[in-house]
Amino acid sequence: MARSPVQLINAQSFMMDENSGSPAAAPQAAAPTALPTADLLQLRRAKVDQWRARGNDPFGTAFPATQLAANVIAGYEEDQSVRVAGRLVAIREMGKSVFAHILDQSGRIQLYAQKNVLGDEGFAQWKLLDLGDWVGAEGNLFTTKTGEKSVRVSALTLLSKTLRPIPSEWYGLSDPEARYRQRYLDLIANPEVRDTLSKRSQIVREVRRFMEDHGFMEVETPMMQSVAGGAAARPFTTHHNALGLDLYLRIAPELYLKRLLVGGFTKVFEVNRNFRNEGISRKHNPEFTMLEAYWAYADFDQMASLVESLITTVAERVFDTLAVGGRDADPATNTPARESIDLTPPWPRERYRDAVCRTAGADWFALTPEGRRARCAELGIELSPAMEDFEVTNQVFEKLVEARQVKPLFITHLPKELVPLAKQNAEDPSVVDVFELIINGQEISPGYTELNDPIVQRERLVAQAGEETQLIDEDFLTALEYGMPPAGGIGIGIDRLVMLLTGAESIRDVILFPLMRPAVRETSAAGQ
RNA sequence: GCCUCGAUAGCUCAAUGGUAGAGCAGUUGACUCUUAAUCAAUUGGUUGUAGGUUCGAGUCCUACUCGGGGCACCA
Repeated sequence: MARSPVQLINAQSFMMDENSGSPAAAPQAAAPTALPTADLLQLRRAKVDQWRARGNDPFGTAFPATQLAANVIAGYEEDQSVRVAGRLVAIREMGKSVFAHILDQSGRIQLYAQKNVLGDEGFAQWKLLDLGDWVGAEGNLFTTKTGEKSVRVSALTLLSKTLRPIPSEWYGLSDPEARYRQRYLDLIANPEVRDTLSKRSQIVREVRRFMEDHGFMEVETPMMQSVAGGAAARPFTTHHNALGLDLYLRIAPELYLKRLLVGGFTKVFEVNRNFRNEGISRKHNPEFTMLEAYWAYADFDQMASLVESLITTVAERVFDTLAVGGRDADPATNTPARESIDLTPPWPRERYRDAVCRTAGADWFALTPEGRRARCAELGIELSPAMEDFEVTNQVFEKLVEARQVKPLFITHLPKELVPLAKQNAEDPSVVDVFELIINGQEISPGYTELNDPIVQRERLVAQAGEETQLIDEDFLTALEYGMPPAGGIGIGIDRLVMLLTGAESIRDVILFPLMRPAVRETSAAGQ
């Protein structure tokens, strides 16, 4: 809070510099004023004044009863009267007529303005438009000689003047830094980005719908927690002033959702953000969206079937196909083609142990720990000396099984060391009743038969807390002592699911505003 | 945190160590069926920042900033 007034002053003097024009600014102090864009900004501001001088508000208000471009085109009737609005993305002047395209959420539509229809004054307004301006238009539909359904404009309203030039529609905006920092420009310039991110919205909607259709109730549990539990990850810290209380942003909702099972809800789910204080990569963003669901009286096997049904249902509803993530090669952007992934069920289920033997040799578990390390060397798997034996095996799993698995595969019965919160298998206590769903080399979803024994749970949490400096959620353990029904649980990383279904290469392409370091601002004038 | 690649006009990109360029956008003009409109003219740059080498640096060297990819941390 203490910072903002200073920033405001900076912002103001910054703007005044742009306003004051070069002659006045030149003799001023040392400040390396003139931004490269100054001329462009200056011209646009002058146009704002010209609109005002003509009695038009260049930042207008409501433009009611607008229709979406796509709907207008789909419901085309010759000479029908329509009202459309959007951002001007192309202008082609032809002397006494003008063709233009506006872009709205649904797509583009062409406008046609003629001097003999609009009159001198109305037509002259078109000279004061720039690419990027928001405009509303009313007129009648017609089809051009080249067959494009268009609006013959009878009246144009400027809805908002753009002071800055927008990126070229043809060349797009390809600088990744600009794309992620200024996503609004990315959305204007790159239609595939609009498509991917609106697909994300549809996917989340269909996930919710599926869960509700299957009797699950959506709940919202705390994101600020005094003990960050439910996963092994470093949390972010924050602080509540009035309570004088340090809090963590949650790393998982799990422990609260299980409290709800104790409380008697039988099918609950939550779709929301988790926060993990980790490195950023193509597959990791510090805040990410997770679906977690718990189902009383179910086990991991039923949860696997639920996940299979969920993902195939969502894929079919949103994409109308089970062959997902494919892409044609695009020589323009040098993007190679990508095979789509076939999600047709049923998806195979394989025990962790069998998958390791399949790839590292049937004798893997008969080897000594040293023998396993030697085998890893043969297989080209790098190990750190500190790794314990089960971690060595898990390296094999990650590099040879997970990384290479393209089609959906459920890996079941993981060693208990890997999954401390899950329930041990009744016949083989060295493994737990869990699955891990792998698609396209990534873990998409883990599922569990949840541990509901409060005594064992306490032992595990104590052991886990020993390593990390993590506290133990005593209230959660108390809740378990009141009795949690046997239950199955799942988590699905929504960002990664969207990547899978849309064929996105980076998690940043499916998150509207991925975390970035703050940009370094040019502090041209200001009090430094 | 480590390795590696990158940053040139508003956007997309050029430029054997020797005068920083093009297309689009912008500006001015012509054009009433264009759609990457066309035609003519034209503005626009402290080459990410700070040092260094050199007669001379966009180009070579060092550090830093931001970003991409990889590794590590982490499901």
